[in-house]
Amino acid sequence: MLDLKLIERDFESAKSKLAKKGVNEALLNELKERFAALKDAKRAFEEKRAQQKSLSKEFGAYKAQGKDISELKEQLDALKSEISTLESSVQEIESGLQELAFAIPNFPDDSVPEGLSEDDNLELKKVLEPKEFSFTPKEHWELAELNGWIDFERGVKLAKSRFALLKSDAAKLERALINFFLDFNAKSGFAEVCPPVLNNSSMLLGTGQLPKFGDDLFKIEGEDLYLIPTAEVPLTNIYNNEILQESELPQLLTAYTPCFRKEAGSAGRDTRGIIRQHQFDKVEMVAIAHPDRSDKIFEMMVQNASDILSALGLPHRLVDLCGGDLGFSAARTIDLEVWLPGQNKYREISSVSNMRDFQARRAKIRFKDGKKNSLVHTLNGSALAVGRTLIAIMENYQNEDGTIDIPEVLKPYMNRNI
RNA sequence: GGACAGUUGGGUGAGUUGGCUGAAACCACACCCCUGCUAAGGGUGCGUACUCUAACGGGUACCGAGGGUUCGAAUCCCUCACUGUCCGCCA
Repeated sequence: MLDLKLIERDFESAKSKLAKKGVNEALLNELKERFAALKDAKRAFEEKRAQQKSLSKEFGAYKAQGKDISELKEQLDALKSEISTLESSVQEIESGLQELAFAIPNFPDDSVPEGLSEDDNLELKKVLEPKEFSFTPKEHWELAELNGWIDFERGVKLAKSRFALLKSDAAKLERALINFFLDFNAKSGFAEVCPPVLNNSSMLLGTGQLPKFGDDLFKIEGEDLYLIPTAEVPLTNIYNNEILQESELPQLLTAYTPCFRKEAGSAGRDTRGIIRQHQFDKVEMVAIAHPDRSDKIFEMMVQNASDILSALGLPHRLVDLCGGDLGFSAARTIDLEVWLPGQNKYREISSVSNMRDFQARRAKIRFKDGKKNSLVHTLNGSALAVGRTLIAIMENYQNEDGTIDIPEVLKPYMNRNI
């Protein structure tokens, strides 16, 4: 959620910032109007309420002294109905305003490139050269079939479409990658945690998945619980509604969790293979940071994800997302795209974002900033998406006969020397 | 899942015959004084959010959440959530 006072104070700049993200300015105008209306309504209510309180005190005193209270009672009865009208009007305006405010995305940073779609994203740099194959490299699902690594049919049987069953070395690689990522992140200073993968609605509101994107979430029937779409949700919300000491910042956290997404809008895209699944494994980094330090930490997180890919020998590039492609809660995002020789293109494997104080305001995550409490900055990024790393390894490490080599750094994790 | 008990400020914990309690006391924390050495004693301050004021200082909301009774509710009633204990079940 954005700072409504800031929008009120500097309306024009707020408008232009959000225009970069494609937000309709009528929405902002309405927000401003409702905010002003709320203030007026509140003031009226508080005035009457103060009156009621002091008269009620008098009422008590009169009664104790045995004085006549009928006149006072009359006044108070009138006040009472007046107040309840004012109060419900405040509530109505407030909930409408809240709903509106929750639906407005974060401001993009000034450095974010202009643009409406992923075509306008800015490539920052390439790391490692894609290797030349002496044969036509296969796509991962072909390799999966050849090696008996992925059973697509039975995955569907067990659940539904877009679920898969990993077998053999693929299952082992999946586990090896998780361990490798967690160890790598630990060396970079991230503390490992293992959070619940079901979170309640208030946490999903805190990180911005709700109320706008509920359709993308799997919900538990009859409970206020959702399967998390990313470990960003539990990790960021660990300090939901808390006030940290400044000395406790930054909190650098990492976790492996499965992630669950309905992705209702993505039907027809990437239907073959395991690029886009309803359930996938991911190792996530989250930082709870002092506002002055979040840019530095952002760079560190991007570097960390890139270093992991380099350690695996996977060619990749860094892409600065343009305003239109930026996620709802993000002020700045750099995507890491890994080279897939089978598809002959770069595909997203990690996304590192600085949310600034957007999530912190929603989730009420603050720190003692001298005498007062200030909002922290929150950041998150994948390090890395496990399934997509598996795909990248399959495609980049394939041999002409369809066999797949294991990257050196993973061999210790596979209990294998060659 | 069943029974009982509870949910108050950073922590412990009073307050539950409705008004004088947004909230005692203690601890923690901050500053000051005393003292002079790793003991202690004394004083002051110390919840969050919004809002009015040039400022001093006011006002409103919040005692798990939501609703109700009442002139007035942390205190009474209802619903829900959570925590604890015992029982049941279980990796």
